[in-house]
Amino acid sequence: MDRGLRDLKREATREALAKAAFELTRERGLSGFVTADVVERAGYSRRTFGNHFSCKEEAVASVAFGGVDDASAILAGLPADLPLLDVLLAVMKTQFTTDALVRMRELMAMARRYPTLEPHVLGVQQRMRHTAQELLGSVAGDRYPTVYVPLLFGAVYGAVMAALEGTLDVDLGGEYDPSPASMDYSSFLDITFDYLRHGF
Amino acid sequence: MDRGLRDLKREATREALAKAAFELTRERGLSGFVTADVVERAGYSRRTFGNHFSCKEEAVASVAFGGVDDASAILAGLPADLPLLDVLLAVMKTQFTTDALVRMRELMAMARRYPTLEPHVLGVQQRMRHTAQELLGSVAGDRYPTVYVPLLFGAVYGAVMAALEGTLDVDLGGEYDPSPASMDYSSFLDITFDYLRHGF
DNA sequence: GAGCAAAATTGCCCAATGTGCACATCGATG
DNA sequence: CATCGATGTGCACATTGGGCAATTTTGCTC
Repeated sequence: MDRGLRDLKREATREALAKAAFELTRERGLSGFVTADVVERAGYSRRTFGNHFSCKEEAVASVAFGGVDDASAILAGLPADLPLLDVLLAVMKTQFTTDALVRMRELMAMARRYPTLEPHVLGVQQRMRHTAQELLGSVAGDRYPTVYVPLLFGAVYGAVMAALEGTLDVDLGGEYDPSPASMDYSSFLDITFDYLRHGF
Repeated sequence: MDRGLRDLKREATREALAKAAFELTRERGLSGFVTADVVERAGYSRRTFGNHFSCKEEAVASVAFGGVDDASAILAGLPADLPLLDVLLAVMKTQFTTDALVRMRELMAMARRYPTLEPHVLGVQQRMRHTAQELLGSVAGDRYPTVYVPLLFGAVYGAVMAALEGTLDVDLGGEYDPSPASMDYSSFLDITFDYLRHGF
């Protein structure tokens, strides 16, 4: 996606700002700091912050955007005629790593504390969904009806997010557990895809 | 949900503000008006607006929140031992009416025009999802494993939203079509549930 | 009805935010 | 190395968010 050094620097700026905003939220809570604090920590100007994000919340949420980096690499290792359901399972296992999910989960936990954060967390999830869905669509080709891909992907993504939310409900009120020990991601995916494969 | 007349009036205020914000977005675009214009049209004070919404976007998005109104009425007409999949199908057909979907679709179309709107549209979707999921969970009882309900519901909801988004892609660039003629909602649900029932 | 407590709305105020503009700087392209 | 476009910055200013206290409205009880 990124072509040259220019884009890399831009991304670095964005990530530095996002990281600073995220850490400040950890330390002082969402209302415990202002944008000026963020840019001071990251070493940029307030105006630059505005060039990248429209508000604090957007910056905080953006840290959980683990891009679907090297699509070609993942797909290269798969047989071209692999059923789409299995391709999707592979993508979900390799792209949505537990690391990415842990980050996302912490963000979702934050969103419970600070309601204004939630819409932007959902925005990040939406962008990730679109990215991965396009990836899946590119390998589906014309093997399946047009509704098949968004339907299938919507189902899987919805299930994963619902499950992730479920792990947040176990520790209500108190501090959240940054590691989702209550969910075995890999086996959860197996159960999910078993349902999808054979019906509910 | 609402206790008395007091809550009704509060809701009326909220809805009046939301409606005004929504119409102003239609007429002038999201950046073509300020909160002062909204409260002037609705007949309230700027401060009151702040009591209900944290920003313009939230107000605009909230118009699409069609609450799952009378849960008991819907469920009363269903056999107690109806398989959950069929209960869900009934809920999706009666609660998520085409009217509600048309509103949601227009909002999603707006969100494409005005990116800052998107997170809040997703927030509304999220709230609707939770409401309906709780409703479903209340009738599931202990007939199914704990993961079954969120998994199933996540799948259906994800599929519906993905399909709804799909209808937006048909008219790219130009004006959007407020009526989703390209999607026959009822038969779409049938196809979706057929996949869920018998596997992908 | 009359009175009262809770809740909603309002006005005031000010820090925080969003954003247009002009300008300097740096990477990309040839 | 010369030019162009994109990025970061400083400044200015309208808009916004939200605390506080006063005021009105509502629901309930007598």
